[in-house]
Amino acid sequence: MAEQTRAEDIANRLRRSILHGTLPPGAPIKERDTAAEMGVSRTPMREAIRILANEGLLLLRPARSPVVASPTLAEVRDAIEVLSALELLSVRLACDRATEADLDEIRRLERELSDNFTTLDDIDRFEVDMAFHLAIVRAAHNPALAGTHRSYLGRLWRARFLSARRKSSRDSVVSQHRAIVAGLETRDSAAAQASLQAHLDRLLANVRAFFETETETEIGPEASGAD
Amino acid sequence: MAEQTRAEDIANRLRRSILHGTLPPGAPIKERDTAAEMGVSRTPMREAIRILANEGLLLLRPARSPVVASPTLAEVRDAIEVLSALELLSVRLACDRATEADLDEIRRLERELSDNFTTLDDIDRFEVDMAFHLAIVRAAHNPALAGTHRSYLGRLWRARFLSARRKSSRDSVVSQHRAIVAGLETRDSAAAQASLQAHLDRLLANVRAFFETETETEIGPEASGAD
DNA sequence: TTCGGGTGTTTGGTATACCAAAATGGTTGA
DNA sequence: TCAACCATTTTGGTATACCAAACACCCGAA
Repeated sequence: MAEQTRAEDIANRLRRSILHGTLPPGAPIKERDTAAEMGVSRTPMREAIRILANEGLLLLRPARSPVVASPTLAEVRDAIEVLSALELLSVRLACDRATEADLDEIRRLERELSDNFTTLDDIDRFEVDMAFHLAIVRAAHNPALAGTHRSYLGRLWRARFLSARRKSSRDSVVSQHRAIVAGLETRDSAAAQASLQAHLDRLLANVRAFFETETETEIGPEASGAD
Repeated sequence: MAEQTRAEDIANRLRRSILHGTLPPGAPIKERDTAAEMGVSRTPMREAIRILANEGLLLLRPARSPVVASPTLAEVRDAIEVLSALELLSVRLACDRATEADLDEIRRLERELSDNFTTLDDIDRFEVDMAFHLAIVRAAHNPALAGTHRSYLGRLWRARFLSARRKSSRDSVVSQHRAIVAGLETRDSAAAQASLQAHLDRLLANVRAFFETETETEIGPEASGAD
């Protein structure tokens, strides 16, 4: 099986640090220093930085170190607009193309979330939620869509994760997921899209609320996640 | 102003060759040889190859030279499905957000195409057509959408260009563009989306017809564009 | 005290060499 | 004639050094 290159490995480690907050928004990634810390040369480090910049997690600046992206509310909202179009397309295509195996997997993930909603910790619950949406996209059987959707998940991960922690309303999430599954099972595209739209509207509202409290309580990048 | 890096310059030159057919589908891009031909080192060549692979124009293979992508009908169709969702979103947002300057630019491009349809050569006409669609996306004022849309234009460019050459029906294209502009001007999102949908349906039909004749008349990558 | 210039440091980009792995082609033996 | 093995070539990835540009800081002069 294809092993990861050193660049991919470095990118994964940095991505994890960014998504989990160890590298907070605004933190610089000094190419030479970080390469030395990881015991690698600049070439794979440079490649890894490129990978993460393409995913929207790092912001490249001319003649300066790249920094961890710190998307504004407008940028997050813009990305959610595109994500919404992609997820609505995936639901529409999945209604037409999902196999029984696809539907089984989607049901399994829906059940896993609803059965364990209060016992899962924040990160695990969030990842099951993401897996649910990814399973729907896979059921659309359109690799181009899957790739683009995945890149939006990357760039929106932290905003979604942090906003979801503020308001994890079990009944609402679970009922919306169930409604989406029901629409898929009955191949009722309009119903499935309407349920997903409600879910996405709630996401946008949560993100807005999150940014509002961010500007009230946070001083700046330094005030978050210690280095 | 920010000049291009050598890698970006190389990527642009290779992209042009790919899009214009000088480098046909399936042609290998040998990193060392092509770098030597262009008088550059492997480092920027490697970076340029990465850029084009991210745009879907090159296909990377393990332990083999990358080749010019040769998308199948299924891959092109998949990409058009996503492009359609993105363009429909852009029209919907543009109905809400377009400034008068945006509308002026869209009108100007529509007029340029309709006034010069038969006198423009294939490439120029195609590029005005693309500029028209790009202007609508700009009018949506969503940079994330603009970026993703641009990457789909890149990967679909050749299929669209070659299929458009087969059937360049002036009256149909021009009337659909006018209908889209009218919808934008009156901020009638439903009408603008319906006109765009018709335009996109025709694109898909053209691409299908193109692939059907491709499989009938073409022997293989060697039979197209001499090297 | 402020502004401008110079110097040093940091940085991205590039060139080049080397390594290891994979693929391909040829030869030999059954 | 076919299959297997070996050698050579091709390839991507990585390490390291160097260069030029940009930025920041300090000092001197007005």
